[in-house]
Amino acid sequence: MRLSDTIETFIKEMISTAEENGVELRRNELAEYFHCAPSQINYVLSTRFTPEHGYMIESRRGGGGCIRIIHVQTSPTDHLDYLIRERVGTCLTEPEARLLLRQLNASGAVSEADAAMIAAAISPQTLSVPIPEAMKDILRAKLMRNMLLTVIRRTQAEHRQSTALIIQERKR
Amino acid sequence: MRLSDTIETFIKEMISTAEENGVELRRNELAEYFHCAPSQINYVLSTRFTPEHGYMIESRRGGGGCIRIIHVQTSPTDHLDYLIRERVGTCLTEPEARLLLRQLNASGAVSEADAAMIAAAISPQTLSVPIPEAMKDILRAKLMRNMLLTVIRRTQAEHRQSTALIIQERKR
DNA sequence: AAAGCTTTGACCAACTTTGACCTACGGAAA
DNA sequence: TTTCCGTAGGTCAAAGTTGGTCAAAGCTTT
Repeated sequence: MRLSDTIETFIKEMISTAEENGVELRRNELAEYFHCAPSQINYVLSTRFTPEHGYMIESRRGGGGCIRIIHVQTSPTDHLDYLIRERVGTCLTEPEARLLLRQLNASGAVSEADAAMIAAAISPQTLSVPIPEAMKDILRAKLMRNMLLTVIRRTQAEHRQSTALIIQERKR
Repeated sequence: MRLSDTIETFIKEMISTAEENGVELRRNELAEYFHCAPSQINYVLSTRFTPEHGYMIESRRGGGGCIRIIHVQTSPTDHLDYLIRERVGTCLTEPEARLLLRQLNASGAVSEADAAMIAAAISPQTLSVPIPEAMKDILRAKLMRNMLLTVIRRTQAEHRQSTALIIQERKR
Protein backbone atom coordinates (compact mmCIF):
# COMPACT_ATOMS: atom_id res chain seq x y z
CA MET A 1 0.00 0.00 0.00
CA ARG A 2 1.28 3.44 -0.86
CA LEU A 3 2.14 5.80 1.93
CA SER A 4 -0.36 8.34 0.64
CA ASP A 5 -3.11 5.75 0.85
CA THR A 6 -2.10 4.87 4.40
CA ILE A 7 -2.19 8.51 5.43
CA GLU A 8 -5.52 8.96 3.68
CA THR A 9 -6.99 6.01 5.56
CA PHE A 10 -5.55 7.26 8.82
CA ILE A 11 -7.12 10.69 8.44
CA LYS A 12 -10.47 9.28 7.38
CA GLU A 13 -10.36 7.04 10.42
CA MET A 14 -9.72 10.12 12.55
CA ILE A 15 -12.68 11.89 11.02
CA SER A 16 -15.05 8.98 11.41
CA THR A 17 -14.25 8.57 15.08
CA ALA A 18 -14.48 12.29 15.79
CA GLU A 19 -17.61 13.70 17.35
CA GLU A 20 -17.99 16.46 14.81
CA ASN A 21 -17.41 15.73 11.18
CA GLY A 22 -14.07 17.40 11.13
CA VAL A 23 -10.64 17.05 12.69
CA GLU A 24 -7.64 19.20 13.46
CA LEU A 25 -4.17 17.93 12.84
CA ARG A 26 -0.56 19.06 12.99
CA ARG A 27 1.24 18.69 9.71
CA ASN A 28 4.69 18.17 11.18
CA GLU A 29 3.44 15.76 13.80
CA LEU A 30 1.72 13.63 11.20
CA ALA A 31 4.76 13.73 8.92
CA GLU A 32 6.98 12.58 11.75
CA TYR A 33 4.54 9.81 12.65
CA PHE A 34 4.67 8.48 9.10
CA HIS A 35 8.38 9.23 8.63
CA CYS A 36 7.78 11.30 5.55
CA ALA A 37 8.31 14.83 4.32
CA PRO A 38 5.78 17.31 5.69
CA SER A 39 4.82 18.27 2.18
CA GLN A 40 3.55 14.77 1.65
CA ILE A 41 0.70 15.63 3.95
CA ASN A 42 -0.15 18.47 1.60
CA TYR A 43 -0.03 16.07 -1.30
CA VAL A 44 -2.48 13.73 0.39
CA LEU A 45 -4.77 16.61 1.25
CA SER A 46 -4.69 18.09 -2.21
CA THR A 47 -5.35 14.81 -3.98
CA ARG A 48 -7.78 13.07 -1.62
CA PHE A 49 -9.46 15.70 0.49
CA THR A 50 -10.66 18.12 -2.13
CA PRO A 51 -13.99 19.91 -2.39
CA GLU A 52 -14.83 17.44 -5.16
CA HIS A 53 -14.57 14.75 -2.51
CA GLY A 54 -16.67 16.80 -0.13
CA TYR A 55 -13.87 18.09 2.07
CA MET A 56 -13.04 21.65 3.05
CA ILE A 57 -9.67 22.56 4.48
CA GLU A 58 -8.59 25.47 6.63
CA SER A 59 -5.16 26.01 8.08
CA ARG A 60 -3.14 28.38 10.20
CA ARG A 61 0.58 28.91 10.24
CA GLY A 62 2.83 30.05 13.01
CA GLY A 63 3.04 28.94 16.62
CA GLY A 64 0.14 26.69 17.48
CA GLY A 65 -0.80 26.45 13.83
CA CYS A 66 -2.84 23.52 12.55
CA ILE A 67 -4.84 22.09 9.68
CA ARG A 68 -8.57 21.59 9.99
CA ILE A 69 -10.34 19.15 7.70
CA ILE A 70 -14.10 19.27 7.50
CA HIS A 71 -16.06 16.52 5.85
CA VAL A 72 -19.33 17.59 4.39
CA GLN A 73 -21.28 14.42 4.05
CA THR A 74 -23.77 14.24 1.28
CA SER A 75 -25.88 11.21 0.64
CA PRO A 76 -25.86 9.98 -2.95
CA THR A 77 -29.64 10.19 -2.98
CA ASP A 78 -29.58 13.81 -1.96
CA HIS A 79 -30.75 16.20 -4.64
CA LEU A 80 -28.16 18.82 -3.77
CA ASP A 81 -25.46 16.19 -3.80
CA TYR A 82 -26.49 15.16 -7.28
CA LEU A 83 -26.39 18.73 -8.48
CA ILE A 84 -22.96 19.35 -7.04
CA ARG A 85 -21.51 16.21 -8.54
CA GLU A 86 -23.28 16.16 -11.89
CA ARG A 87 -24.09 19.73 -12.68
CA VAL A 88 -21.24 21.74 -11.26
CA GLY A 89 -18.42 19.64 -12.59
CA THR A 90 -15.11 21.35 -13.22
CA CYS A 91 -16.43 23.95 -15.60
CA LEU A 92 -19.44 26.22 -15.40
CA THR A 93 -20.38 28.98 -17.79
CA GLU A 94 -22.23 31.96 -16.50
CA PRO A 95 -25.66 31.03 -18.01
CA GLU A 96 -25.25 27.48 -16.69
CA ALA A 97 -24.43 28.79 -13.27
CA ARG A 98 -27.38 31.14 -13.20
CA LEU A 99 -29.77 28.42 -14.26
CA LEU A 100 -28.43 26.04 -11.66
CA LEU A 101 -28.70 28.67 -8.98
CA ARG A 102 -32.32 29.43 -9.90
CA GLN A 103 -33.18 25.75 -9.74
CA LEU A 104 -31.46 25.33 -6.41
CA ASN A 105 -33.34 28.27 -5.02
CA ALA A 106 -36.66 27.15 -6.49
CA SER A 107 -36.30 23.68 -5.03
CA GLY A 108 -35.67 25.18 -1.63
CA ALA A 109 -32.19 23.68 -1.37
CA VAL A 110 -30.60 27.12 -1.17
CA SER A 111 -32.15 30.11 0.54
CA GLU A 112 -32.71 33.44 -1.14
CA ALA A 113 -29.92 34.95 0.93
CA ASP A 114 -27.39 32.24 0.09
CA ALA A 115 -28.35 32.35 -3.56
CA ALA A 116 -27.71 36.09 -3.58
CA MET A 117 -24.24 35.57 -2.09
CA ILE A 118 -23.37 32.95 -4.66
CA ALA A 119 -24.78 35.09 -7.45
CA ALA A 120 -22.57 37.95 -6.32
CA ALA A 121 -19.53 35.68 -6.37
CA ILE A 122 -20.07 34.21 -9.82
CA SER A 123 -21.28 37.39 -11.48
CA PRO A 124 -19.43 38.64 -14.55
CA GLN A 125 -18.78 41.84 -12.64
CA THR A 126 -16.88 39.99 -9.94
CA LEU A 127 -15.01 37.89 -12.47
CA SER A 128 -14.08 40.84 -14.65
CA VAL A 129 -10.36 40.21 -14.56
CA PRO A 130 -8.10 39.69 -17.57
CA ILE A 131 -7.96 35.91 -17.61
CA PRO A 132 -9.14 33.47 -20.28
CA GLU A 133 -12.86 32.76 -20.36
CA ALA A 134 -12.16 29.06 -19.81
CA MET A 135 -10.34 29.92 -16.58
CA LYS A 136 -13.38 31.84 -15.39
CA ASP A 137 -15.56 28.81 -15.99
CA ILE A 138 -13.26 26.71 -13.85
CA LEU A 139 -13.24 29.38 -11.18
CA ARG A 140 -17.02 29.62 -11.30
CA ALA A 141 -17.31 25.87 -10.73
CA LYS A 142 -14.95 26.04 -7.77
CA LEU A 143 -16.82 28.98 -6.29
CA MET A 144 -20.15 27.28 -6.76
CA ARG A 145 -18.98 23.99 -5.29
CA ASN A 146 -17.27 25.43 -2.24
CA MET A 147 -20.12 27.76 -1.44
CA LEU A 148 -22.68 24.99 -1.81
CA LEU A 149 -20.58 22.80 0.47
CA THR A 150 -20.68 25.62 3.00
CA VAL A 151 -24.46 25.73 2.75
CA ILE A 152 -24.73 21.98 3.26
CA ARG A 153 -22.32 22.12 6.15
CA ARG A 154 -24.39 24.78 7.90
CA THR A 155 -27.58 22.82 7.32
CA GLN A 156 -25.96 19.78 8.88
CA ALA A 157 -24.69 21.72 11.86
CA GLU A 158 -28.17 23.07 12.45
CA HIS A 159 -29.57 19.59 12.13
CA ARG A 160 -27.10 18.20 14.66
CA GLN A 161 -28.00 20.97 17.03
CA SER A 162 -31.71 20.37 16.81
CA THR A 163 -31.16 16.63 17.16
CA ALA A 164 -29.08 17.24 20.26
CA LEU A 165 -31.88 19.37 21.62
CA ILE A 166 -34.39 16.61 21.02
CA ILE A 167 -32.16 14.10 22.78
CA GLN A 168 -31.78 16.52 25.64
CA GLU A 169 -35.54 16.92 25.80
CA ARG A 170 -36.02 13.16 25.92
CA LYS A 171 -33.57 12.77 28.75
CA ARG A 172 -35.62 15.07 30.91
CA MET B 1 -4.20 26.96 22.70
CA ARG B 2 -1.83 29.78 21.92
CA LEU B 3 -0.77 32.09 24.70
CA SER B 4 -2.00 35.06 22.71
CA ASP B 5 -5.42 33.47 22.37
CA THR B 6 -5.52 32.72 26.08
CA ILE B 7 -4.70 36.32 26.90
CA GLU B 8 -7.24 37.55 24.39
CA THR B 9 -9.95 35.39 25.94
CA PHE B 10 -8.93 36.51 29.42
CA ILE B 11 -9.23 40.19 28.53
CA LYS B 12 -12.54 39.71 26.75
CA GLU B 13 -13.81 37.88 29.79
CA MET B 14 -12.74 40.83 31.92
CA ILE B 15 -14.58 43.23 29.67
CA SER B 16 -17.76 41.21 29.54
CA THR B 17 -17.94 40.90 33.30
CA ALA B 18 -17.10 44.55 33.86
CA GLU B 19 -19.85 47.01 34.67
CA GLU B 20 -18.76 49.49 32.04
CA ASN B 21 -17.83 48.38 28.55
CA GLY B 22 -14.16 48.85 29.26
CA VAL B 23 -11.43 47.71 31.62
CA GLU B 24 -8.15 48.94 33.04
CA LEU B 25 -5.21 46.64 33.30
CA ARG B 26 -1.55 46.65 34.27
CA ARG B 27 0.73 45.42 31.53
CA ASN B 28 3.46 44.08 33.79
CA GLU B 29 1.00 42.45 36.12
CA LEU B 30 -0.71 40.63 33.27
CA ALA B 31 2.63 39.58 31.79
CA GLU B 32 3.72 38.14 35.11
CA TYR B 33 0.41 36.35 35.49
CA PHE B 34 0.86 34.64 32.12
CA HIS B 35 4.63 34.20 32.51
CA CYS B 36 5.42 36.05 29.33
CA ALA B 37 7.28 39.12 28.12
CA PRO B 38 5.39 42.37 28.74
CA SER B 39 5.57 43.16 25.07
CA GLN B 40 3.44 40.13 24.40
CA ILE B 41 0.56 42.04 25.91
CA ASN B 42 1.16 44.72 23.31
CA TYR B 43 1.16 42.06 20.63
CA VAL B 44 -2.21 40.78 21.76
CA LEU B 45 -3.61 44.29 21.92
CA SER B 46 -2.32 45.27 18.52
CA THR B 47 -3.56 42.14 16.80
CA ARG B 48 -6.87 41.56 18.56
CA PHE B 49 -8.05 44.80 20.11
CA THR B 50 -7.70 47.27 17.27
CA PRO B 51 -10.19 49.97 16.29
CA GLU B 52 -11.24 47.69 13.46
CA HIS B 53 -12.18 45.10 16.04
CA GLY B 54 -14.21 47.80 17.71
CA TYR B 55 -11.79 48.59 20.54
CA MET B 56 -10.08 51.77 21.60
CA ILE B 57 -6.99 51.78 23.75
CA GLU B 58 -5.57 54.46 26.00
CA SER B 59 -2.55 54.11 28.22
CA ARG B 60 -0.49 56.02 30.70
CA ARG B 61 3.15 55.39 31.53
CA GLY B 62 5.04 56.04 34.68
CA GLY B 63 4.03 55.39 38.26
CA GLY B 64 0.48 54.16 38.48
CA GLY B 65 0.41 53.76 34.74
CA CYS B 66 -2.15 51.48 33.14
CA ILE B 67 -3.85 50.42 29.92
CA ARG B 68 -7.51 51.12 29.38
CA ILE B 69 -9.42 49.09 26.80
CA ILE B 70 -12.81 50.31 25.71
CA HIS B 71 -15.20 48.33 23.59
CA VAL B 72 -17.08 50.63 21.27
CA GLN B 73 -20.13 49.52 19.40
CA THR B 74 -20.92 51.18 16.12
CA SER B 75 -23.78 50.45 13.80
CA PRO B 76 -22.82 47.33 11.85
CA THR B 77 -23.78 48.90 8.54
CA ASP B 78 -21.60 51.95 9.15
CA HIS B 79 -18.76 49.67 10.06
CA LEU B 80 -19.26 47.67 6.89
CA ASP B 81 -19.34 50.82 4.79
CA TYR B 82 -16.10 51.97 6.33
CA LEU B 83 -14.38 48.65 5.84
CA ILE B 84 -15.44 48.28 2.23
CA ARG B 85 -14.13 51.74 1.46
CA GLU B 86 -10.92 51.65 3.47
CA ARG B 87 -9.89 48.06 3.76
CA VAL B 88 -11.03 46.13 0.72
CA GLY B 89 -9.59 48.36 -1.99
CA THR B 90 -8.70 46.72 -5.27
CA CYS B 91 -6.22 44.24 -3.89
CA LEU B 92 -6.54 41.83 -1.02
CA THR B 93 -4.11 39.10 -0.05
CA GLU B 94 -5.44 35.96 1.57
CA PRO B 95 -4.22 36.77 5.12
CA GLU B 96 -5.58 40.31 4.76
CA ALA B 97 -8.91 38.98 3.63
CA ARG B 98 -9.13 36.44 6.43
CA LEU B 99 -8.23 39.02 9.06
CA LEU B 100 -10.82 41.40 7.68
CA LEU B 101 -13.46 38.71 7.69
CA ARG B 102 -12.69 37.76 11.27
CA GLN B 103 -13.00 41.40 12.31
CA LEU B 104 -16.27 41.85 10.45
CA ASN B 105 -17.71 38.82 12.13
CA ALA B 106 -16.40 39.81 15.56
CA SER B 107 -17.96 43.25 15.28
CA GLY B 108 -21.28 41.75 14.29
CA ALA B 109 -21.34 43.39 10.88
CA VAL B 110 -21.39 40.02 9.16
CA SER B 111 -23.14 36.93 10.45
CA GLU B 112 -21.37 33.64 10.98
CA ALA B 113 -23.22 32.19 8.01
CA ASP B 114 -22.29 35.02 5.64
CA ALA B 115 -18.69 34.97 6.85
CA ALA B 116 -18.51 31.27 6.07
CA MET B 117 -19.81 31.87 2.56
CA ILE B 118 -17.26 34.59 1.93
CA ALA B 119 -14.51 32.49 3.46
CA ALA B 120 -15.39 29.67 1.10
CA ALA B 121 -15.22 32.04 -1.86
CA ILE B 122 -11.85 33.56 -1.05
CA SER B 123 -10.16 30.40 0.22
CA PRO B 124 -6.95 29.27 -1.45
CA GLN B 125 -8.74 26.04 -2.27
CA THR B 126 -11.30 27.91 -4.35
CA LEU B 127 -8.74 30.16 -5.99
CA SER B 128 -6.37 27.32 -6.84
CA VAL B 129 -6.24 28.10 -10.53
CA PRO B 130 -3.09 28.83 -12.54
CA ILE B 131 -3.23 32.60 -12.63
CA PRO B 132 -0.71 35.08 -11.17
CA GLU B 133 -0.94 35.73 -7.44
CA ALA B 134 -1.54 39.43 -8.12
CA MET B 135 -4.60 38.52 -10.17
CA LYS B 136 -5.93 36.46 -7.29
CA ASP B 137 -5.56 39.45 -4.98
CA ILE B 138 -7.66 41.53 -7.35
CA LEU B 139 -10.23 38.78 -7.65
CA ARG B 140 -10.34 38.40 -3.88
CA ALA B 141 -11.04 42.10 -3.48
CA LYS B 142 -13.84 41.95 -6.04
CA LEU B 143 -15.34 38.89 -4.38
CA MET B 144 -15.14 40.46 -0.96
CA ARG B 145 -16.59 43.76 -2.12
CA ASN B 146 -19.50 42.33 -4.08
CA MET B 147 -20.40 39.81 -1.41
CA LEU B 148 -20.28 42.44 1.32
CA LEU B 149 -22.45 44.70 -0.78
CA THR B 150 -24.91 41.84 -1.02
CA VAL B 151 -24.93 41.60 2.76
CA ILE B 152 -25.56 45.33 3.05
CA ARG B 153 -28.36 45.23 0.51
CA ARG B 154 -30.06 42.43 2.39
CA THR B 155 -29.62 44.17 5.73
CA GLN B 156 -31.15 47.33 4.34
CA ALA B 157 -34.04 45.42 2.77
CA GLU B 158 -34.73 43.79 6.11
CA HIS B 159 -34.56 47.14 7.78
CA ARG B 160 -37.01 48.66 5.32
CA GLN B 161 -39.32 45.75 5.87
CA SER B 162 -39.29 46.01 9.63
CA THR B 163 -39.78 49.78 9.39
CA ALA B 164 -42.71 49.22 7.05
CA LEU B 165 -44.16 46.80 9.56
CA ILE B 166 -43.90 49.35 12.31
CA ILE B 167 -45.59 51.98 10.16
CA GLN B 168 -48.28 49.47 9.31
CA GLU B 169 -48.76 48.74 13.00
CA ARG B 170 -49.11 52.43 13.73
CA LYS B 171 -51.71 52.90 11.03
CA ARG B 172 -53.93 50.30 12.58
C1' DA C 1 9.15 3.93 -23.32
C1' DA C 2 5.49 7.16 -22.00
C1' DA C 3 2.28 8.85 -18.92
C1' DG C 4 0.83 9.52 -14.60
C1' DC C 5 1.17 9.03 -9.71
C1' DT C 6 4.27 9.57 -5.32
C1' DT C 7 7.89 11.24 -2.62
C1' DT C 8 11.21 14.51 -1.28
C1' DG C 9 13.61 18.76 -0.14
C1' DA C 10 14.81 23.48 -0.81
C1' DC C 11 12.76 27.71 -0.25
C1' DC C 12 8.74 30.67 1.14
C1' DA C 13 5.02 32.91 4.02
C1' DA C 14 2.44 33.59 8.18
C1' DC C 15 2.05 34.05 12.91
C1' DT C 16 4.01 34.13 17.80
C1' DT C 17 7.27 35.05 21.42
C1' DT C 18 11.06 37.38 23.36
C1' DG C 19 14.35 40.90 24.69
C1' DA C 20 17.04 45.00 24.14
C1' DC C 21 16.37 49.65 24.08
C1' DC C 22 13.25 53.82 24.25
C1' DT C 23 9.76 57.13 26.12
C1' DA C 24 6.64 59.11 29.56
C1' DC C 25 5.00 60.16 34.10
C1' DG C 26 5.49 61.34 38.99
C1' DG C 27 7.61 61.96 43.17
C1' DA C 28 11.92 62.74 45.89
C1' DA C 29 16.14 65.06 46.35
C1' DA C 30 19.01 69.03 45.48
C1' DT D 1 12.06 74.89 41.03
C1' DT D 2 14.94 71.92 38.82
C1' DT D 3 17.09 67.59 38.51
C1' DC D 4 17.14 62.87 39.07
C1' DC D 5 15.49 58.39 39.50
C1' DG D 6 12.27 54.68 39.72
C1' DT D 7 8.26 52.86 37.67
C1' DA D 8 5.33 52.18 34.28
C1' DG D 9 4.24 51.29 29.19
C1' DG D 10 5.99 51.37 23.73
C1' DT D 11 8.66 49.85 19.71
C1' DC D 12 10.94 47.00 16.80
C1' DA D 13 13.64 43.56 15.00
C1' DA D 14 15.36 38.87 15.67
C1' DA D 15 14.35 34.21 16.64
C1' DG D 16 11.11 30.55 16.86
C1' DT D 17 7.17 27.74 15.21
C1' DT D 18 4.09 26.27 11.93
C1' DG D 19 2.13 25.30 7.38
C1' DG D 20 2.53 26.11 1.77
C1' DT D 21 4.57 25.73 -2.89
C1' DC D 22 6.91 23.87 -6.54
C1' DA D 23 9.83 21.38 -9.27
C1' DA D 24 12.91 17.52 -9.58
C1' DA D 25 13.48 12.70 -8.82
C1' DG D 26 11.47 8.14 -8.17
C1' DC D 27 7.93 4.69 -8.88
C1' DT D 28 3.92 2.20 -11.36
C1' DT D 29 1.01 1.24 -14.75
C1' DT D 30 0.08 1.15 -19.69
